[in-house]
Amino acid sequence: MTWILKVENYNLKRTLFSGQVFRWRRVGTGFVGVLANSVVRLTQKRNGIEAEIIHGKLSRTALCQYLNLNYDYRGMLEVASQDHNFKKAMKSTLGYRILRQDPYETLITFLDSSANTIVNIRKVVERICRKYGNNLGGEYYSFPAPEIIARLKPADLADTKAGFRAKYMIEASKVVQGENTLERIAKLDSNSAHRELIRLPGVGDKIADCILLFAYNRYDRVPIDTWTRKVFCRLYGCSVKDDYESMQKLAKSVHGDRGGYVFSMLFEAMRLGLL
DNA sequence: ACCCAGGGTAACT
DNA sequence: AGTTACCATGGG
Repeated sequence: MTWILKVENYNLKRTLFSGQVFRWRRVGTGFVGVLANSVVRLTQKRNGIEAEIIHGKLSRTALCQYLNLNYDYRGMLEVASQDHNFKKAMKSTLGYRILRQDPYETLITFLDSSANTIVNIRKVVERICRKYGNNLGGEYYSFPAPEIIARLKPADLADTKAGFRAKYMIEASKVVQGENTLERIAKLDSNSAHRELIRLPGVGDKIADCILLFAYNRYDRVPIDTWTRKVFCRLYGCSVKDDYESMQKLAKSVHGDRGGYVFSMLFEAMRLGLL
């Protein structure tokens, strides 16, 4: 099954190897990844994206939702460009998109992100899937369900090298398994959802906002990490001592309900040394 | 032998 | 309420 998804300003490489998602691999001229129980190959074309389902079933609708193709990217760029800092960053990050990922997978991978590097996060997540996910043919494995991780002991994750994060993944999985915690959070407004998410073990302000941004597509909150802090201090004149929620307000005052998307692009530009 | 990495938590002032 | 050591691992 092969589709052509027509879209402009969608840079697959920038998107799939950014700090929002950790499971895509470069294979030949394209990229291969796992969505639920499907394996998908995406290839950059001039007029959009070529998508080939190489294992399992996946609807075109589900793929378009994952790629977040309905988002008015052009409109966001137009408004955000009024900020000269963004306009400068846009030169190097145009085509970076925010995906719409599975909430549980996003929760676990960002628990793994704390005090970690992107390169290492990718390795650990892959080891977890290889050990506890289902084989989908070749080297590809599904992301394990909450019920699988919830019944593990930290020692079971030792060989994934998750380190001190292992207990957070297990404890958080225990909370969200069975009961539809993550679906319930989807119905809340962003601030309430944030309050609920930080109740999960190992989830603080920053990881909660990453989940809101990358899984629930709430752009009215901004994950404030070391890089975003650098962006704020260097370009928007704030102090490194400013607390989390006050920086949240600053972000909102500059970019309103688009802040999550906008500062994500500024984050990428800063991270890649292009700002 | 240090230091830091898309942090969070508990135990301190 | 604000600061700090610690968490486990890899890489500079």
